Amino acid sequence: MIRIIIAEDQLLLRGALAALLSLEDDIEVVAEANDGLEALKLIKLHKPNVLVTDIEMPKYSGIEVAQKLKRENSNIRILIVTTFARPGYLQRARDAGVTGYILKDTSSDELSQAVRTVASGGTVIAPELSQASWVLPDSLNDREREILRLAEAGKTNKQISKALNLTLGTVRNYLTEAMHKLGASNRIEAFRTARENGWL
Amino acid sequence: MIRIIIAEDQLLLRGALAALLSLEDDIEVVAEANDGLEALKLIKLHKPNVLVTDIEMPKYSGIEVAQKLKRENSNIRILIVTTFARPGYLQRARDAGVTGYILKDTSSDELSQAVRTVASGGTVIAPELSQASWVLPDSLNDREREILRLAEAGKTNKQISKALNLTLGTVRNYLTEAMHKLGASNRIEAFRTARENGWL
DNA sequence: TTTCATTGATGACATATGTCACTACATTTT
DNA sequence: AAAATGTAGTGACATATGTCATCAATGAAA
Repeated sequence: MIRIIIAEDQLLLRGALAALLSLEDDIEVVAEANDGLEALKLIKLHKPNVLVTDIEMPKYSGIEVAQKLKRENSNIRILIVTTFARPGYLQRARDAGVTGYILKDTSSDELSQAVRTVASGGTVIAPELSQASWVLPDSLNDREREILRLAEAGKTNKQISKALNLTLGTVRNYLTEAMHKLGASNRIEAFRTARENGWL
Repeated sequence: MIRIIIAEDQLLLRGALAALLSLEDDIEVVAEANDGLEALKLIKLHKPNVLVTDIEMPKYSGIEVAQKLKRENSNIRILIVTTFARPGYLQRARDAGVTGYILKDTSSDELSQAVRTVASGGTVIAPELSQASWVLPDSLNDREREILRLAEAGKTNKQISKALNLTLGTVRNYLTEAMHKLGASNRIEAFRTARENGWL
C-alpha cells in the first residue's frame, strides 16, 4: 500500500485529487495539507511514502518543502503536480531531490501511474519539460534576482538602491547586466523572461 | 435532473469536477470542454441547463463565452469557477449575464450547492468578492487598456506608438492619464494594478 | 604571494519616461 | 447653434533608465 499526503492550496483540486487517488486499490491518502508548513508537520506525523504537492502555495512552496526534507535526509519520495512548465522550477526541484514532476494538464490515470512510479523509486518528468528549453541556464546571481523582483514590484532604481543599501549606479549596473544575460532590452522584458523561466 | 457542461482547460481539475458533480443524484454531466470554442459547440449540441466554466482558457475565455451566449439570447445559466478574485472579472461576468461566480478555493459541497442555486435561477457570488467589487471603478478607456497591455509586454513608448498608429507624445499622455486613474507612479505599477483588478 | 573572481562604486553619456498646459477636430448633447 | 465630450497632437521640461569604461576592496585560488 502506498501511503501519500497531498499538499495543494486550492480546496477544490485538493479534494478532487484525494478522491481520485483514494479510488486506487494500492494508494491510501493519509492526510491533506493546505500549505507547505502544514505539509511538513503532517509528514513528520504520518511518515507517508509519497508527497504529492503543488509548487505555488502559502507558507512554503512545494520546492521549499522538498529542500527542507532533503536537508533532513528524509527518504520520502516527492511528486510535484503544477500548472507551470518552467524549466527553472524543474531544475530546482531536481536539485532538491524531487523525482516526479508532472503538469495539472494530465489525466488522472497518468497521475496515479506517476504516484506508483515515484513510490517505487522511479522518475517521472512531464514530456513538455523533459526535452524542451534546457537551453537557457540560469546565470543570474542573487543580487540580480533581488533587483529584478523589486523592479517587477514597480520600484524605481532609487527605491531599490535604498532597499538594498546599494548605490543608484550599482543598481543600474546590475540591471543592465541582468538584461544582457536575459537578452532583454528593458527591465520589463527582463523580469518577465526571468519569471517565465522560473528564475525568480 | 440538472444537465451541465464543464469547461476547464486543466485536465486534472476538469476530470475531478466531472467526477465530483456526477456523484450528485440530481446533476448530470453531459459533456466536457477543453476550451471556450469547444464549450460553445457542445452547448449547441447538448442544450444543457448550466455551464460550469473557468475564466482563463484557450480560444475563448469563460467571460467571452458568456458574452456570446447572451448575444444569442441563450437561456443557459452560467457558473464561473475561477482562481481569481478580481473585481473586474466579476463585473464583466455579471454584465454578461453570469449568475454564479465562485472560487476554486471552495469545497465540493459548496460547488454542487452553487450549481443547484444557479440552475434554479438564483445567484451565487463568492463572499470574497461580494463586498470588494465596488472599491475601485474601472475608469480606463480602450486606448489606455491597449497601451497598458503593450507596456506590460515590455514594449517601449515608441514601439507602442507604431503599433497603434499614434504619436509618441500621445502614447505618453495616455499612459500618464492611466497612471493617474490607477494611483500608480510608473507604468509597472499601473499595469500591475490594472491586471490585479481584472481590467486588462 | 601573485593572480583571479566577486562585489560594489563612479562618472559621463544618450535615450526613455513622466508631467503639464495648451491646441485641433469631430461627435454628441443640450 | 452652442456647449460638452472624446480623441489625438505638440512642445517644453525634469527625472529615470540604460550603457560603458574604469576603478577599488575583498577574499579565494594558483
